[in-house]
Amino acid sequence: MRVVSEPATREVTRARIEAAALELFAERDFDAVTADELADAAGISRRTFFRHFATKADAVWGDFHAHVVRLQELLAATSEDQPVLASICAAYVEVNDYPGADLPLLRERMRLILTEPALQAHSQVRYADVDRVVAEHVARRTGCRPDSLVPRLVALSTRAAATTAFEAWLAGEGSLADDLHAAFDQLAGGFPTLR
Amino acid sequence: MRVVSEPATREVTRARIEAAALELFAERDFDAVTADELADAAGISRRTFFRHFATKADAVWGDFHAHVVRLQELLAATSEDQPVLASICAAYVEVNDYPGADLPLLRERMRLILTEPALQAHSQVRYADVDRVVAEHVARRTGCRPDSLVPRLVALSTRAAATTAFEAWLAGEGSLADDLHAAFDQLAGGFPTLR
DNA sequence: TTGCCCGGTGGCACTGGGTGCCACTAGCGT
DNA sequence: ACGCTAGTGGCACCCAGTGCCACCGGGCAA
Repeated sequence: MRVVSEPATREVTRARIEAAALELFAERDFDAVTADELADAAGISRRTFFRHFATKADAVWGDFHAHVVRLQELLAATSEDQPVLASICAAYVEVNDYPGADLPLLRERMRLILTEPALQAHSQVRYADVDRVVAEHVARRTGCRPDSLVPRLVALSTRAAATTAFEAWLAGEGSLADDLHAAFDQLAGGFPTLR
Repeated sequence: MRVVSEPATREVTRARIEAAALELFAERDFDAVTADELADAAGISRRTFFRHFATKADAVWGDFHAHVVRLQELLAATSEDQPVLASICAAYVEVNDYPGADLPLLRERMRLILTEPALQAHSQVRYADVDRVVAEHVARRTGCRPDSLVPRLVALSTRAAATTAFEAWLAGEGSLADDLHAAFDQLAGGFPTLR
């Protein structure tokens, strides 16, 4: 058993880079932190950094692909009785149900993604996967093609609801689940407060 | 009056760069075209290219800021009697009402923006301005703050509707106005086809 | 033990986007 | 003729990201 240094498996190194990235980006703007500094802070070389994350932005996102897969599984397991929008809302709530200890990290991650222009831009590419998964779910439920108007519109507007919920959650003090439900309720009701 | 070369005002050079960019990006992937090639094709130097457009992506967007300003003016001029969603839909239709001769160009532009990952990412930053303008309009109409949930949700989901309409328009043969109305109708009705 | 394989690593050179700086030129009013 | 200004080109520079190669460690078979 080692004492001084860990076995340094792939996961451990990845996690160390993520932690270092979140910390540095909390101090300075995304663009003001170079990949060299990121690598130094994680105790690795610049070249190794780019072996673990394809871009600087990816270091903020963690294993987002796993979330997309989980969302897909949740949607696939929904009951036919449940309204489509409700099933999507429930899946979004479920996939964003973090243990309380992880919330500060999630807050910082989302703050960066929603406010730093470079990360905001990058997010579009990551969210495209989410949109595809949701559109496929809607297409399955409605019997039309995944690239037709209704599935695409439901996918994009539910993601808009989720994004808005994250904005509200960041600005306020409530729970993310409440904000998600509030946004989805507005959407499903055709915005009842607008007369 | 010159015969050989035009006066080369700022606008003329800008337009020439835009045309060259659209042409080159139609032939090859966005990433496969270097700024040097873009500059060469426009008959200017690389350095001058970046004086007219801050990034390669901006060359595709033309004068998008003018569109945002126009959208803002249209929204400011809407009647209080009109439902909020309808006013936004009308403004989107109006601002995207191009003369028929410009439609091929618009198609190519939107195809690039919606399919090329780098441009898709960049679009998020440009659309943030649109979202701000729409959210302010909704806030004015509803009397709440522009960064609260409903204005933000309406802004983001109407933009989702517009984006979906563009996707449908690109895929099909109909008119953009029809696709916009179809998407906004779904949204305003709370997705009636989903039971 | 020796030799081999293999995953993770670091170094290095290179491409390409984007910027700061400086020098040049054409037009234009005085 | 003078200076002013906007637009330009060239150059050096920073930084993200990539391809290539060399190295190192641990497991594994002979």
